[in-house]
Amino acid sequence: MRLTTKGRFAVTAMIDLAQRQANGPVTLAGISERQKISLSYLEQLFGKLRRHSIVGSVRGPGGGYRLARAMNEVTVADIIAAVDEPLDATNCGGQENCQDEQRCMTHDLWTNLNKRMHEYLASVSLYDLVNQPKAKAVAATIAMDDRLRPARRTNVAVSA
Amino acid sequence: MRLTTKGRFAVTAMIDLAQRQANGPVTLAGISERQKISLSYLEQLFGKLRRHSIVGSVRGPGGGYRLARAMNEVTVADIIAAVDEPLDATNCGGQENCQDEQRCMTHDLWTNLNKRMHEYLASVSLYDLVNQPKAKAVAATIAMDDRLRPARRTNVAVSA
DNA sequence: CGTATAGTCGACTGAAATGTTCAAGTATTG
DNA sequence: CAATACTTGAACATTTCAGTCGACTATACG
Repeated sequence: MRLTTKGRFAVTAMIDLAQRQANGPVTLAGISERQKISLSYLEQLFGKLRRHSIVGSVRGPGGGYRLARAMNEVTVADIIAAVDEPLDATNCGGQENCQDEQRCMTHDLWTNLNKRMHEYLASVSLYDLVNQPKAKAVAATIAMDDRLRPARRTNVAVSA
Repeated sequence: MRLTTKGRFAVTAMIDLAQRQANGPVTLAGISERQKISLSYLEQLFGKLRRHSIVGSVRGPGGGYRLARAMNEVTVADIIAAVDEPLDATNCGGQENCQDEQRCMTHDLWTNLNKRMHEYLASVSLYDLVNQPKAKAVAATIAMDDRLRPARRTNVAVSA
């Protein structure tokens, strides 16, 4: 998973959307103005978000965008994955070949890092972001651990 | 903190260096050949690593690079910070100004995310990477879950 | 119906970051 | 001195970032 400013733009815009959708669809023009993000850039981002079924659109006057799911069902990971989309590529070429000699020693590290980051980002929903006067995400974060899940120690780690 | 392929190249090169420095300085030409990274790109990366006192150089025949500290004193976070250098990241311009109306609601999120990532990357040293026959980092990592995510969505493996 | 609204699509742009390549140095060993 | 290897800097193709533009489609409303 890549972390760039692009994902941040998308998250910022989504927060704006989540905050205002109670009054009906939210226009990109409005988000653009409030968040100081170029309208056309928003169009690109929301095109991707729409194709990933994270938002839905309503055309025509009075139209705009709405969330496609409940706020607490949309995580930051979803948003970032949608806009940063196509990329790609665990270090070692494609899947397995790595290096003979070293067996791609960084593989585990990066896979693991990705997992960590994804877990964290997936633990924060739009709901968390909107309903937080201040540092609440921090608390939500620490709470994330493995006690939610009934013992299921499968070893998923390997796959690419 | 930004996560790109650049940091991964640097970490890969540093692992190679750490593994071989017992026999004296390691040349970039060797790293280049073994790790399939362009020599000139390595030169750029190691220039930064040197300026950050993560490695030291020995000129002349038989020269090359050495670690400037013990393996367990060099973390992945150090390496990435050195090469990705100009990193910044907090959304709101510099420090505080954010947005009046929203007070930069993403601020906490990103700050926290950065902290998390940094903590994790700072918890893994070169020593850990070199002295791990196989999945040790994975073991260290644990037991976190993938929660809601329906197991497989094609984009499991993200990566830098 | 016509028009204004607002999303949809595609192409195009300038700036920056990625990686690579070339070239000219300097320090050190032998 | 000559070979080795780091040091520096410039030029370069490619990709991504972020924004712009123009044309199109769907729809609410007067």
